[in-house]
Amino acid sequence: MSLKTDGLRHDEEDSSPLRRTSRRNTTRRERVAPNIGHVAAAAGVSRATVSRVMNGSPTVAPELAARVRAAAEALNYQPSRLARSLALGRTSVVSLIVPDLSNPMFQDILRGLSQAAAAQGHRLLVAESNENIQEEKILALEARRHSDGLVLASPRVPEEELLTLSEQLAPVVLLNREVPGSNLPSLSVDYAAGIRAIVTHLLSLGHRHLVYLAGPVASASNQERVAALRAASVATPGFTLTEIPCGSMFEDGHAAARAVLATKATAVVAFNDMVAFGTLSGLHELGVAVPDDISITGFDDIPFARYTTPPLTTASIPKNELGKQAWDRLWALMNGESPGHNVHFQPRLLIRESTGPAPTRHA
Amino acid sequence: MSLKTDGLRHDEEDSSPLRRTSRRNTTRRERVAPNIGHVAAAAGVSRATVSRVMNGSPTVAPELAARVRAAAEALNYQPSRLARSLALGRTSVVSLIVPDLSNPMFQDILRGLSQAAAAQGHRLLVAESNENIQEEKILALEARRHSDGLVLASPRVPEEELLTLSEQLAPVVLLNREVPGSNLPSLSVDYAAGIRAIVTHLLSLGHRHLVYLAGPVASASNQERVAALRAASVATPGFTLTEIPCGSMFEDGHAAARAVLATKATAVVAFNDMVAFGTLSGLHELGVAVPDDISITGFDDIPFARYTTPPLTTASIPKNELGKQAWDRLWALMNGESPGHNVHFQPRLLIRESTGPAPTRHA
DNA sequence: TTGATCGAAGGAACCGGTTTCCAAAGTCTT
DNA sequence: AAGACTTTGGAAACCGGTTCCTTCGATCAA
Repeated sequence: MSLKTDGLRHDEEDSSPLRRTSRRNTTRRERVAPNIGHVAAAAGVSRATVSRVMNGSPTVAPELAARVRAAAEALNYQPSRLARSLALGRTSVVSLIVPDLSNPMFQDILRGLSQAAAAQGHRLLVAESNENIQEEKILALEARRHSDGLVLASPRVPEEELLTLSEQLAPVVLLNREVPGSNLPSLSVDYAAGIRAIVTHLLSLGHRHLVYLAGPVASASNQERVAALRAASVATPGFTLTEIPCGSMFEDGHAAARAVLATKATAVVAFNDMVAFGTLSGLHELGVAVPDDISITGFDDIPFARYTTPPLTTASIPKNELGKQAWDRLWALMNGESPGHNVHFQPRLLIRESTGPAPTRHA
Repeated sequence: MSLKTDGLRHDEEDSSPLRRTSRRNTTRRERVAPNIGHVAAAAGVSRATVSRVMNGSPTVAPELAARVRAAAEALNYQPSRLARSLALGRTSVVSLIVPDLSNPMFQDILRGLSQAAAAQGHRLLVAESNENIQEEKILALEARRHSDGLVLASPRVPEEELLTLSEQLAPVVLLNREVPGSNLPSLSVDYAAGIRAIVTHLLSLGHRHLVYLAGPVASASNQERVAALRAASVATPGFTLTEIPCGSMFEDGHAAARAVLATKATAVVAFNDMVAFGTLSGLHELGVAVPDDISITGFDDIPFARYTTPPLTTASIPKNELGKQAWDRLWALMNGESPGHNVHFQPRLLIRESTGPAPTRHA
């Protein structure tokens, strides 16, 4: 067996995978991950051959391949992901950027994406933008450079900027927003349709005065909801709509409970389930009965919506499916294929027990 | 200005950052990220100098540095993370492995870790092991090779195997379990103490018959809870403990509601908050009043625990803090420092409204 | 004026893989 | 047995950075 010394230019006196820990600490030697050169030397072949064997190239003789595999096994050799990525120009990692990790909505998307990506040997990098527009852009660029693709749930960044960025971010899939002038693939939810379904439901129960607990003003999906609500209020005679600035979190809804009562409305349309929960809880503390005194609806159908008391009437969106479809589209893009048409998911109205007939008022 | 051609061995006729898209597609050229060679050529310096400037080395003359920066700016140059990582031997990414991403407990840890890591310029890779022991090990190794360190919430892998793996996984921080014989840093929760607090609370309310809705049997933290409960039942005269195999998820608790009633116990100690919610909801559907007919406790204090009806009595554990501390320890390890002593977080009993006096039974 | 010292910047090795290109060896044909 | 074709596997370029080592020129002390 002829021992080659490729890749061992450093310590030629010693072919075992040992190396100085760092340039500073020259006293102690410790075992370090063996590299392709060590395996090649051990098997008596070139590094090229080791690479071929590790990647299952059919052009290497079976008995040689076996010898290489044995050597790799003996040394417990694992190819460096980094070096491999650099050479191949691909990392097998994709990134997800969400505004708020504490929102169960994004958690479910994260999960769906993670599982779909994992099924095809890809890992998921997660970053939270904390609703900060400036940071969101930098974060997106940064994350993109760590990975092969991006799923971007970025409701706040203005369209023009997104368009400018998109070249550097590609391949990218947008969540929950579309950029009209562009051909950026996006998966979104038809919030307007969901709101219309909710309003129709409430109207049929006799409600005529609705409060909308608004989400973040810059949020695209909030704007969509507001528009749908206003359109409905204009189209329906005798329909009163009150808007209260609120937020997207639990605490926001909780804090809004008194304001809701003050409006004398008979039903609350909350920005999302989290806000609805907060309001539910706040109203409960104030001794208000739901749905007898007031009805409440949410949006998203996060897992807990079924289990509150009373269970929450809400518009369900297929969060896992969103994650999965995001992966499918990203995967297509990464392979240079067309991502297919944008999907506009239709929310499904789930009528539970937080909505009931409008109470009859003594005027 | 002398134009060097370092890094441009490929297309020497053209110094602009253009390159063939791939080896197969030779017809179309498209703009590609410029590399350090392009910047060096544009600024008329060596690649080494560009590197120094990009990393803020003080040994570069100010006017030269300015020229390099201008060139980088003009080309919109961004150093390749990959190449940088390979050269530096560090990725600025850490991995988190959790058994179940749908558990809010882990979501909060994820969030805490992500934020702490981000604050020091690191990104987070997330992987879900789906409670599969074999996959958990492979996943951990895989994830580790993508990153500089690992936070491992892996309750099921046997201790010996974990010990064997630990060398390859280091630096690693364990969550929610300790491996006695090793010096693996770990952050855990004193589940026994939490259980004792819960039991004491229930006993003081007059409860004498408790059902424990057990979590996954292989789970280390479940074993700790069981042990604490049994110890309490042995130590307290007239204390009856019934154990029901259950699980860790919502649905598990929901399904167990009937079984709970059948035991005639006056209080339920659920494995965690999710299970408690499920049970709460199941009992509600069966027309059982909580806490009047039966008391329920959870564990973890996930965000929703405050907002259920009735709000859940539970043992609170500092999930964000767990994530943050995990980062601190990992960071210490990654810098070759000592991670400090293992921390055993003490749960805090939060008495809410899901527990009340034991009902007086007519025997 | 000369020798020593110091700072700045370039050359080249290196991180650890992949892949092209090519030479050598082996097989088949006539 | 010679020429043509097919495997097989090695050498070396390449991915895109970082950094050690060296050189060159300027400054400073003698």
